[in-house]
Amino acid sequence: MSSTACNSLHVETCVSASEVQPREIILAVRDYDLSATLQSGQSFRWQKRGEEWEGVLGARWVRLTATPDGIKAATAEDVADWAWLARYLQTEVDLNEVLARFPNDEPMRRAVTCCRGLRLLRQDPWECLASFILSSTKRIAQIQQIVTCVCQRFGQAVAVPPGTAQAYSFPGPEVVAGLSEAELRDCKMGFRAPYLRAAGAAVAAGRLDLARLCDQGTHQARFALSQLRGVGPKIADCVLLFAYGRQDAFPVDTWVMRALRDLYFGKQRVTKARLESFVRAYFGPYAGYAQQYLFHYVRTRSAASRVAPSEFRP
DNA sequence: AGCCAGGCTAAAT
DNA sequence: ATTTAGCATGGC
Repeated sequence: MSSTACNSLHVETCVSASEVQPREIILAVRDYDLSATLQSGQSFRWQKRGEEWEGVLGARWVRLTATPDGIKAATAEDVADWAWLARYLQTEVDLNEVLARFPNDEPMRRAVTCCRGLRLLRQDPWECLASFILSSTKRIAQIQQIVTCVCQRFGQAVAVPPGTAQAYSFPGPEVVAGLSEAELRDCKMGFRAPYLRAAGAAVAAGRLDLARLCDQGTHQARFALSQLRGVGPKIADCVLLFAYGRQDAFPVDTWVMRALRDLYFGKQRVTKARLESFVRAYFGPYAGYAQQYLFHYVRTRSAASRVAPSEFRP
């Protein structure tokens, strides 16, 4: 599944620090809004430094920069095969094909105009599952803080270029399973601590086989994820969409709920069943993608309208 | 000060 | 079968 070229050539590791150079590549891609994508509440691992984004994928530190030719990537160590990064960023996806299949209505046209270049990532299932267990009734900024704390305390330090801030991997399920609830609560995750710990235990013990969800139907995979305490329909759909690329997963959080109600139901209350049948029938073969555009659209609009009034306070 | 945040669980209608 | 309180924490 993960085609990471692990140990192609282990050259002698007696390299002096001055010889260590970031390895770079440019992934050619058009219509890719890197900032919107990394900030749109899919992953919580990216730090903005100037015009660049620093993060950790698996055990690799990565720095990403948007360039006219595509996305420039730098790593701390030699990379023989960049497939892992192209897969994460989904640079092979033809965005125009996706956007052309959205419903041709006014709200979606506005969302596309607003967010063109927004992409869906393809994340590691465990990290995605764990992150979204931590996400319930939290703002994105707070989820980032919690995830950062979990990685710093319980992840492993990864190699970074000289002069770069230390970075840490996301702790595996067996590590999380071995932590106490108190250790986890110290990262400010509150009532989510026992949920995260139990999820780590379930995955580590093989009671939940994340790799096998690839071979299962979306409905069956959603059921398997929902067996975990703290994982309901919304979080399960986030994992199915962001880690497994299931376009028939359509996470409905408070933002998307408001958007659907306001834009398609005349701002009136809707039952869950009615909403689900509408979503299934209406948003087409890239429903998951459409959901992300709606989410980012209403969220950025709301942020813009909330900034102005504070300037007028006495 | 009160409300809300990429919700879910368990209890009460 | 649906609706509602409680849950930790922090920002506005």
